[in-house]
Parts: sequence; structure tokens; C-alpha cells
Amino acid sequence: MKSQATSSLPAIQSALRAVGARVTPARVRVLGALRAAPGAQSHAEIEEALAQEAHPAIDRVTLYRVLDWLCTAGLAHKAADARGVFRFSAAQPNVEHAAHVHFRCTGCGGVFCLKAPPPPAPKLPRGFRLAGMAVDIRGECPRCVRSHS
Amino acid sequence: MKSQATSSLPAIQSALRAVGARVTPARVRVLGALRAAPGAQSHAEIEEALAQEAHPAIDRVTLYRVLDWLCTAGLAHKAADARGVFRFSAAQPNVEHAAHVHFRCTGCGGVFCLKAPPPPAPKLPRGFRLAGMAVDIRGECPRCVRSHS
DNA sequence: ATTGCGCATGCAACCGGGTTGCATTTGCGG
DNA sequence: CCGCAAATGCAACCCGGTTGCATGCGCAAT
Ligand SMILES: [Mn+2]
Ligand SMILES: [Mn+2]
Ligand SMILES: [Zn+2]
Ligand SMILES: [Zn+2]
Repeated sequence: MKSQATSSLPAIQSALRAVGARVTPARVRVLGALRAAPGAQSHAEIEEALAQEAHPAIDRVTLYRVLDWLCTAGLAHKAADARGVFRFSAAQPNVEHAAHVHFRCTGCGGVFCLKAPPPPAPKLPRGFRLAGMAVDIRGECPRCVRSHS
Repeated sequence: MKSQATSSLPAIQSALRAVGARVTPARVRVLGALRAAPGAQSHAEIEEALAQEAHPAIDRVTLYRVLDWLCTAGLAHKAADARGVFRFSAAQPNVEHAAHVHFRCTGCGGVFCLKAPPPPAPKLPRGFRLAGMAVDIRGECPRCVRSHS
């Protein structure tokens, strides 16, 4: 669950206007998807999420361009994950999801919020600058465990 | 410059034998190049470095396979850099890398061993099956912090 | 020193994420 | 309502990385 305050349609439209940009359906939908997502999403994941929205599909290239534009506009962040694919996340810090760790199901791709708080960041040697710490817990959710009995 | 103690030919050969593996020219040359390199190297950079060695060229695919094999053998680290390209670096020999966490530089892709042990796995809700946990600490290494001018 | 097995290598084709060029559409200020 | 710059769609392309398969070679047993 994401706070409706920042992901509502008017909030998204005003966020786009605030940076002096055109409010287009693609931008609105992509930023909405980003803000509703539980974590950083890949291009493919966002594309699939948008495909289930009953609106006309957004072109592959347009999605890449909108995502990069959101980053240059300061509305999203872009970072390569451990596999080398770029993941995008809404720029506004999400206190909800930062306060706990997530479990990612390798079977269905689902992301589950756990009750446990993230572990404390370890002390870094002098000169290192910490940008962030991601605890990636992988496994299978109950449904997937049961399905391949 | 890297210490000659670990990058000398006999040291490389014994490091390969220590993991119970065949000592092949490709493995010796690639591990030697990694240990002689100042930082994490991409596949293309390693390929170019090897091309200037007057030995016969190593095939593109073979280089990919040797690099991945070195990682699974615990002799190298693999991490995506800021552009999403994988970079490889020699692992500190005679160290159990599962017993501590790693810092991944988002600037150069370098991987640094930290003193801290990995945090304990959180308790999972009933029905979940844990497959693995990766603690990804991201940031910039001293060299990249400084080059930010 | 020779043999034989199985891992390692080379080569070609392939894959997928990401980009580029260009014609067409569209948001929006005037 | 108009005009134009900006955004979109489409096709082709790029490049890092992978896969399938035939051949080469390290190495241990003889
Ligand atoms: Mn959450
Ligand atoms: Mn380590
Ligand atoms: Zn699942
Ligand atoms: Zn660095």
C-alpha cells in the first residue's frame, strides 16, 4: 500500500506541471505506476504493469524516454541493479517502504513486505560514501511453494 | 600497481590449483590481468589488455566464461557499474567471502570487502521458503568520491 | 611416453535491454 | 482555434552477454 497523497491523479499532474513540463498521458501513467510500486522497477516490469491498465499500450521506446525524462526532471531515480538492468523509482522518499525489508518471490516475481526492520548499515572505511543499502531476500512465496509440490 | 606477491605467475598457478581446477593459459592470463589492474575492469577492457600481450588472442566468449568461472571459484568479483556494464576485479586470496558483506562502488563498479559480517536472516511468515539473502551496500569508493571534483 | 577422458576453447548464431532517426501527432500558449 | 515545439510511434540498429555444438587440450592413469 502506498500513500494516496502523492500518487493520486491531481498530485501527479501538479508534480509534472511543477517542473514546467507538458502533462501527457504517458508521463502521468508512468509516474503513477512508479509511485504505486513497492520498489525499484525495471522497464519490463513497468511495461507489464501498464499493460493491465486497459488504456492503450505505451510504446517501448516512449517508455524508455519517459523514464529517462522523469530522471532528468528530478521526479525519478535510475540505477543499475546487480544484474546490470536499470531500475527506476519515484524520487520522493517513501518512508513506508524504507522502514522494512522486502521478500521477492523467484516463482511469481511478487514482492512482499516483511515486518523486520532493515539491518543497520555497517561502518565504512574512511573515504567511502554510502549511497544506500538494499537487503534482497529471495525465495518462494507460500503460493509458489505449494504449486510445485 | 598491485603486489607482485599475488600476481606472479607461480602465485596465479597455485591459486588456480588451490581450487582444484585445470591450469589453462586463458585462466592464468585473465587472472593475471585482473590482479595487475588498478581497479574493476570491464570485459572489453580486459580483452584489450590481453590483446597487447603478444600471446594468441582469447576468444570473446571464452573470456566471458573464464571471468564467470573465476567468480564462482571465489577468485574474482563481478558487479555492474553505473552504466550497467559488468566489471570484474580480483578477489583477495585466501578469504572466505561469504563471511562478510561487500561494498559496491556505483562509480567504477569496484567491489570492496568490509569487516562486518552479514546480518542475520529475518524471520519469514509461515509458508515462505528462503532461498538466499543478498546485502547490497552501494556508494562510492574514495577514488570515485575524489574524482567528483 | 602414451592414452583416454572430460573439461575448456573457438566459432557462429542468437538474445534482450537500450538507443537512434525520422515521420506523425498532440499539448498548450497565444 | 492556430501554430509550433515537444512528445510519440515505429523500424532499424547497437552492443554486452549467452547458448549450442564441434574441436582442442590439461592431466591423471597407465
Ligand atoms: Mn514494503
Ligand atoms: Mn569479500
Ligand atoms: Zn510467488
Ligand atoms: Zn569507485
